[in-house]
Amino acid sequence: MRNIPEKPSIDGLEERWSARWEADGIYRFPADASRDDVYSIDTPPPTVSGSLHMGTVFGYAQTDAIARYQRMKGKTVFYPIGWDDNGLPTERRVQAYFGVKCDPSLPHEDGFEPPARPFDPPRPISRRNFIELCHILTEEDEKAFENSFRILGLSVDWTHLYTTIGESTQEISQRAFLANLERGEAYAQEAPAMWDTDFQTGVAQAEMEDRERPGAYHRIAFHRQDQEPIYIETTRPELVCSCVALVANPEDSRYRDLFGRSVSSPVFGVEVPVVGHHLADPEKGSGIAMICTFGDTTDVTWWRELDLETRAVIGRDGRFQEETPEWIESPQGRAAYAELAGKYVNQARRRMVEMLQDSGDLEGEPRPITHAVKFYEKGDRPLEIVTSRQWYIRNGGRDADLRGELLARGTELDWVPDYMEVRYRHWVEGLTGDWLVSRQRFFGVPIPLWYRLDEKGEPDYSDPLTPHLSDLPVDPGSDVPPGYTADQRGAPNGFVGEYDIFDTWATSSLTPLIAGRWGQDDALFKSVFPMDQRPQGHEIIRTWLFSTVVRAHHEFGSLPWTRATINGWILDPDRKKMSKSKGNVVTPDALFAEHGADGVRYWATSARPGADTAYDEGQMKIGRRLAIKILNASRFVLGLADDVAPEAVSQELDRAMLARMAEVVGEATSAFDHFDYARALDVTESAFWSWTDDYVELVKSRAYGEGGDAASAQAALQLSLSLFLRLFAPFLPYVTEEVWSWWKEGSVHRSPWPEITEVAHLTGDPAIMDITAEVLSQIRRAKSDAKVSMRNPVASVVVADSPSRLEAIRAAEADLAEAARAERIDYVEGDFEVRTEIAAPM
RNA sequence: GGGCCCUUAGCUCAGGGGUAGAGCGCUUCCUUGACGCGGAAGAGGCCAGAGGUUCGAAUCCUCUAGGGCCCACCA
Repeated sequence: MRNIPEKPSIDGLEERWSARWEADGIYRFPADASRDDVYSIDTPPPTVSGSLHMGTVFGYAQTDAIARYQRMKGKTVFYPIGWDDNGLPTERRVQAYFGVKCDPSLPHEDGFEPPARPFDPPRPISRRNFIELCHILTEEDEKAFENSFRILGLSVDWTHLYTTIGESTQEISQRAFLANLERGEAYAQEAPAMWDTDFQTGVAQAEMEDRERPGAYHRIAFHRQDQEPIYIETTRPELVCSCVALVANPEDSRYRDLFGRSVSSPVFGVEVPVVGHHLADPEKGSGIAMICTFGDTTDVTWWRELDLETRAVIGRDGRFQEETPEWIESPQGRAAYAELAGKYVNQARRRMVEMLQDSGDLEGEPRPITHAVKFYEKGDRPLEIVTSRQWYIRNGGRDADLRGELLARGTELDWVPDYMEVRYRHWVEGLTGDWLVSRQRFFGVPIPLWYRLDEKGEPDYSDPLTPHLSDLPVDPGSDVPPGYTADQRGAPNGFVGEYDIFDTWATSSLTPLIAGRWGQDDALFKSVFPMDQRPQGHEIIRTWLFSTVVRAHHEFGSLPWTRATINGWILDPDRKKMSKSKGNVVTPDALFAEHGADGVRYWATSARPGADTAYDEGQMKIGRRLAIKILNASRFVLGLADDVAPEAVSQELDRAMLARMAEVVGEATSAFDHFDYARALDVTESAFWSWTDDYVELVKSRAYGEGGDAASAQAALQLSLSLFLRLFAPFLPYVTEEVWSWWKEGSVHRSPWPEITEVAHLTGDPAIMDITAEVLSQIRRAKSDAKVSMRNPVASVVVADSPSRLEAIRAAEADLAEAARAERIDYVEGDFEVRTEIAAPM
């Protein structure tokens, strides 16, 4: 009747059961769910470039354990998944793979076929064609990712798969932005912004990082009217030509008499004012600094607050502009600038230093230092500050009220672990400007706007043309705004499309809306939003988490989810975040093959929520061993007898064991309710090993029917096995499902989470279990010391202990004697001691 | 420069006012009637350091030192 394999194995369970789960649709989200019954998870869409990273496996396995627990608790779990295929990494791969480059001004080419080999030289194609190629290239990776996730055993609903470049996503992204625009939360501005000269795009504050770079202080003389030198120190001497003022602290007596006067710049002879500002630090350098437009973000602050001129010299390509600026008037100055024109920053710096040395305005040698320089996190060259027209979404960076509201959202959110909230708070408190969402790139969601052209063909940016919502998604590079015809593109009194696209985060910030099909499936959205859980890594609190909060706050006046669970990182043996560049790349698929998906999941779910964790294959081996043990122990229990009614449990030891089981169920449930899946696993695992080592050994003979109450032991074993399988199911979905299938109908993953009430009426004094196990352990020790087999008979055992404990042992005497192979057990009162007299070997 | 987390057995980590815990590794033994992808037993630690609070501190507080991370206007 039970179909138990002769030699059970955990190999091959992944393919078999993942296919079965999909065929049976056991993780499918029903169309008619009501919000109260739903547990919804805003799963991170992993970036699909290259192979699945172990860090991803780590975090997703943890979330999956929680999802499975909630499902077994009776929740209707909404567990969608997406692929983040939108953005620069894909764009770069497509360019190289097909030999194309995107020219958004080109019209869409119908029937464009991807080339068999890359075009050489690269062929320009329209943005829409380019995006089609991105789809083609990412499709393969997405298949591989999906397969890995299925093997890992994620209980996601694959019918709710989305991609961040997909049409439905673009529609939502554009519609959400148009709503922001209409409410005034989105705006465009011509302003200095951080700019990557390689990628030639603006960059948001959240995407910048500091890197330590060698630099040098150059002590440079400006000159007063009386030719007296005023020394400034700068790491960027090449920007002397864009200097608009010198600045010192108003309290600084050394420079007080200079305020309001002007000095002339070396080499160029441009007169600039000397101004005072509290941000000027008397301790830094010579206490007086040159303000350039723009060398760093402090320059922008000074420029804005002191209302200074704009003298930009570095172009979007990172080179000094060709034409000599009009503010350099002297012939020598203009000649000097010609030396810099067209040069990149580093070349210009070297030439400028030479010119300063020649003119005698560089005092001493440059003094080498190491300083932090801002980089785009994906870039290789320091960011420059370039004035450009960019789109922004208000995020509280320039508005104290909004900032306060967003800080309140951070407090409202339930953080697991709770100390992660400070990262959010510090980020929001430290914002210096609104969120720059436009990118001068191609592979992303287009900003859905056009601009009117006047009679001279000049665009009017003040009043953009917007699409009909029913036409979304649109590509303004190839689609035409309402009321216009295609031939009016670029013509006087016609229109021009917005070239920019949204930053990846501008779309990723909408994942709860995308997964919930906001505005596309109202019933679904209503049943899942706001979501219950956002799982993610701590390094993207400032980006993904914060931006999602901003969008939900603007659109719904609520949080996007009630709880954020923050997972840690995988650290390599050097205690650094594990990264592909380190070389020791292990693909998850290889680990699944070696340790089983259950083994890998065991490692991931052993880690505390939020804790950075060492990459440890040893831990996976332990998980694999546990899975095998479950298989074998189950085979033993289920091979003993057919189902025995729970009421058959009568023996004290059996009741004691079930009392311990009730405690385990309580502790594991409580741990899960606090999102501490690791503790739930730990509690269950320890109990399981005691169960096999002690309880199973104690009752084995009786359960075989070799004396005593066999039915009681069999019923207790079956009851406890049922509990263990369900307690382990969120962690080890394959082995538990396999065993469940030998025995029960349906999936263990759709069966109810264990309740204490299942065994509460069958429990006894748990101390009997503990004390009996303790005595058995002492007898084993004696055998081990005597270097004899555990099956070696024992002539006599004398247990000394307190009367109450002796009574407990007596309650299990028959089982204990049988397990110990003891002919007799005697009892004396006293301090705990077990005297064992080993019999001669048989 | 500011902040957060961490520091417990050789290793990976639990514990979080009342006699130091697990697994791995190591040592010894067992030869298999659920399990050699086994089983039993053992050795191994001033809980980073210094002060304080307390009858009592690995645990709470302060400082110090290491490690990691986040942030910062980088002249």
